[in-house]
Amino acid sequence: MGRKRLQESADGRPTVHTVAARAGVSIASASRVLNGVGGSPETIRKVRAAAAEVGYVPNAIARSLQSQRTGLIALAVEDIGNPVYVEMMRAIESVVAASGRQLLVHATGGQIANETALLRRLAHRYVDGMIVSPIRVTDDHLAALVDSPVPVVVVGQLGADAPVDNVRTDSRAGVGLAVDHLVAAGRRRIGFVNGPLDTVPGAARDAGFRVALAGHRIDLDERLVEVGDFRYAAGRAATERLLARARPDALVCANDLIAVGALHALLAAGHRVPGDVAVVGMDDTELARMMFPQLSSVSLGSAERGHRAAELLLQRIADPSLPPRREQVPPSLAVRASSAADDMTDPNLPAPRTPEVTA
Amino acid sequence: MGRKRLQESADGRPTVHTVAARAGVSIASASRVLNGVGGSPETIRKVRAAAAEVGYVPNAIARSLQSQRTGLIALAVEDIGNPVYVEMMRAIESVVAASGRQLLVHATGGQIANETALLRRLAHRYVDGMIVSPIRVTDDHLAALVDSPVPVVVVGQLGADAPVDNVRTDSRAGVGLAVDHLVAAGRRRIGFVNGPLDTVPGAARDAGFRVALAGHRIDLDERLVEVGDFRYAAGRAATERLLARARPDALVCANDLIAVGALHALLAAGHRVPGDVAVVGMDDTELARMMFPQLSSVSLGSAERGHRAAELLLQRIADPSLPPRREQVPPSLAVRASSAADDMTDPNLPAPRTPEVTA
DNA sequence: TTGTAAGCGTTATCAA
DNA sequence: TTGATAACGCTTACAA
Repeated sequence: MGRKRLQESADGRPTVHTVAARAGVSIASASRVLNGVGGSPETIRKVRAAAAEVGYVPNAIARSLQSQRTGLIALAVEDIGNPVYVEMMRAIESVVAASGRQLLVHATGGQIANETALLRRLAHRYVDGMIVSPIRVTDDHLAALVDSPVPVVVVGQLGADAPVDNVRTDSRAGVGLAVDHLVAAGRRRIGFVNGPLDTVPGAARDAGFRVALAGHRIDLDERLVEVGDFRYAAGRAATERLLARARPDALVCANDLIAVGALHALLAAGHRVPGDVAVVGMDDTELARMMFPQLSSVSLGSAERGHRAAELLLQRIADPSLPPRREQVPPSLAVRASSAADDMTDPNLPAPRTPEVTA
Repeated sequence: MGRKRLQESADGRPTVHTVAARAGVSIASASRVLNGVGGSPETIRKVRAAAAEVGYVPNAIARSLQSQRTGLIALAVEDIGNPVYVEMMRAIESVVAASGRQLLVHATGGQIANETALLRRLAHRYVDGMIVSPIRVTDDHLAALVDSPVPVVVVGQLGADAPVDNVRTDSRAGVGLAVDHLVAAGRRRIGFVNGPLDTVPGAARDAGFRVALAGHRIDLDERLVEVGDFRYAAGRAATERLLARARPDALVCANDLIAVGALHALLAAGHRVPGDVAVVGMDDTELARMMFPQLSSVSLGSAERGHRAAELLLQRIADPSLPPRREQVPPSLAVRASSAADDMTDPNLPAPRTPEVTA
């Protein structure tokens, strides 16, 4: 070790020892004063003075080693560029902050390896718990979740009986809401722009779409189905491919980013929305309301799911012996201008002086 | 202590002691094998087996206390819902990941207290360094930055000679680019929708707007200036207020979120863009390209700034004795459909079948 | 190669 | 109230 119990840390910063020595008291007394527990007025004064003089800052790592907690909660999501995760994050943050902890976010990029690596690192005690929203789930991944050293709550679908706290929605039913709405509005050539089928949400939404159409006894024209990824550019490109070979009168999109891409593709190709083609997105993010026309969207209760996930996590941190729990948040549909039955402009907007807009 | 050097941790999880005892070797040998340094074939076998049997997972906190590093880098931004930070984050993440570290993001909500608290916590050693992009800077805040126990790099304007690594742009000049462009396109009644003036970027952009107009010998009509915050809803509301009292032929917006709000307000009020009113945003985020018509926007090189900031941080972590450095990234203008001189649709788009769009 | 023991910076115990 | 000392779980000299 060479250096024998000096009074400053390896990198030259003051430690409790520095403060104690300077104040002429034991490290125990110094620590007590620094933590506001006990100490005679005189001791308190000396220690505080010494700490201020040397610019003492406690080492959180050392403190955590002792206390077995860091006060940090992590949220791991696939794509932080997707506003749905921002909304979820805000909901989680409010719960986490209220408990006196801090939220850290990690974008995994949807790569399994990345997410597993995260668990294998952060979860190794840098955080007191984590909330993970995976879009692909392998056995490996599930195993990592199950025997994580810190509590984990999963937002999203998970294998049948995985012993992990889990908050889910029913995106199959969510797609159904969109289809029902469009059919009720008289649309029949309903297209679907989805994300990758090898993802959990992608697969669920595909299934939901097919089931919903069947429920209305509408034969699915496969040319009306196109797949990209869950982001804007892919949504727009996928819609362009779809439009090149088919004539939908409505488009259901697997999320709002895709829906925005679809809207752009439609408008750029000269289609009227919703006049020629109605558009319904999914996730009901702020983005849907930012568009013109505003996008109808199926809410999957992301904020609510985030809120619940955070509460489940805090409960489990408080009592790790709780049995695994599962909660479900139902989807709902927000109808806006992009699928309004009568092609009127957005009712949420002030009356336009003229409905004609050249873009 | 009650418990006298047991073989498992306080919460019942296995430790090196557990593994060592089970393998019948010393904790030193166990540690060596677990870290892949040394150990006879036989020892390696026994330790690995024992570790697997008990499901050993190293305690990262303890390891960090010893190694004085966590391999974690934090990024603190004001509003993670702003795509400009997402782009910055992606650039940072790539550099950080390449160095074998992980990036964590923290949204401060722009509240000073929050950001300072973050520094006072994360910076106390949970991370090896942080990148902060504050929009408000007080002396207190600056002091916290300066004597942070871990290296900090600031993205954004900072007091003249603060001894902190700093990557900035020139948003004053950036606003100038927008104004120059609009004036060149024949616009004269140029309005400005800004964020709060008590923020660093808000103040800089306001100054830039006034200087730019003066440079063109255009008298500023104060009715053409409106302030909200840096988000969509405020941008839209601010634009509605502005439109209620004035008739701009162009609108410069302090960021893309505001610009999207302005675009929505204009279209909803029946104005043609860019026919009646040209719109130029700022930050040149993906959002600008998602709009229809696509928004012109002043790039402040956010990705580049993020990239540089990350490199400065890694350098400083490697050598804390480096003198404070300051780098600057110049702004540039991306002209798109929303301010195209001839009111044509976006040249980036495939030829529309008809330019008339009813929304 | 192996084990003993010191040390990372902190807090908690316990006797004085 | 105070101080000496033992943890927290890990890595790493150093000696064997």
